[in-house]
Amino acid sequence: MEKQKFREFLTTKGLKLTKERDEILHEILIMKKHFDPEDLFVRLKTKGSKVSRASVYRTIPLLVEVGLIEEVERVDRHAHYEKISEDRHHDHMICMKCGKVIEFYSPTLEMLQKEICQKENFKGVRHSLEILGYCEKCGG
Amino acid sequence: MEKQKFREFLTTKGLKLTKERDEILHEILIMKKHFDPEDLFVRLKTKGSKVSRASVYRTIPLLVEVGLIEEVERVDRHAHYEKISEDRHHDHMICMKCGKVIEFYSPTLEMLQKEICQKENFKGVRHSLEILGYCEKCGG
DNA sequence: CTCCATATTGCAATTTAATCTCAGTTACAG
DNA sequence: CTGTAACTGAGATTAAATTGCAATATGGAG
Repeated sequence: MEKQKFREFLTTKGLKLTKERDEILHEILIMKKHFDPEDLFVRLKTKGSKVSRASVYRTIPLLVEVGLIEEVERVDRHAHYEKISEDRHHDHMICMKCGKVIEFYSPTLEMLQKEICQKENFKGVRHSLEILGYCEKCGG
Repeated sequence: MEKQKFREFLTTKGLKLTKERDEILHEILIMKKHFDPEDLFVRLKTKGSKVSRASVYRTIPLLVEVGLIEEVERVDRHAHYEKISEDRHHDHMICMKCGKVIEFYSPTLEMLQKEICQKENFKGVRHSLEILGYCEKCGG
């Protein structure tokens, strides 16, 4: 389970599992969608947590390093993150008009990554495909 | 040619082709690789241009809008742009160790975009695939 | 369980990419 | 040419993200 994974990671690195780190991860885990650091901070505050903005910003890179979350996009001037779902990776389609984000998964794409990397002698770890365009509603 | 395209765009929008805008586009056109706004600014300054940082930042969105350049990645906390090559779109492989960027083109990927979009009723305009991993030198 | 070196925290100050303000300047349609 | 709306540079400003530091908490050693 995610919390266990995080705990192990911290121990291995000689870091400590604090109440703050636990609260932050917990909040991310129960969240459904994208979030940005400020989001997360406000959410925690609202719930009565005493976690500081600094701790949120300091914990996020750790969670990225363990592979529990990933940066999915940059809107305006701030980063957005998302919990990495346990089952499978997915990519995004982003509507250039309304900003709607559609998630999709393509097995072909997963295979394609391997193929492309082989050709360039590159050891691919992960990828992110972003398709920009117009959603159904915004026509185009 | 690019400068002509930019000129037409400006005219259509009721904007003006200034010495600064011309210098900025010119510098981008003669550059080979990625650049970030600060890069561009310093480069112009070095060459004796009087262009201000503000003008660089103000011109970039225009060039993105005409389709002459595109944002290709975010390193740390600043955006990187790249001239859109006339011939064909390409994507990037980025080494997580040394930061090396390998460009590649995959016709399969181009077709795949159409397919995926059709399934979701999304009108895809462009995409960007980023594969993160380790280059030949950095092994993995 | 207690001790304590070391990691961590909150707060506020700081950094830094990017944006904005505004008075003076310039492009360009007519 | 001329008028006017767009543009510019310089520096102030914004806001996301980071950092310094004194106080505090964690968790392994004993």
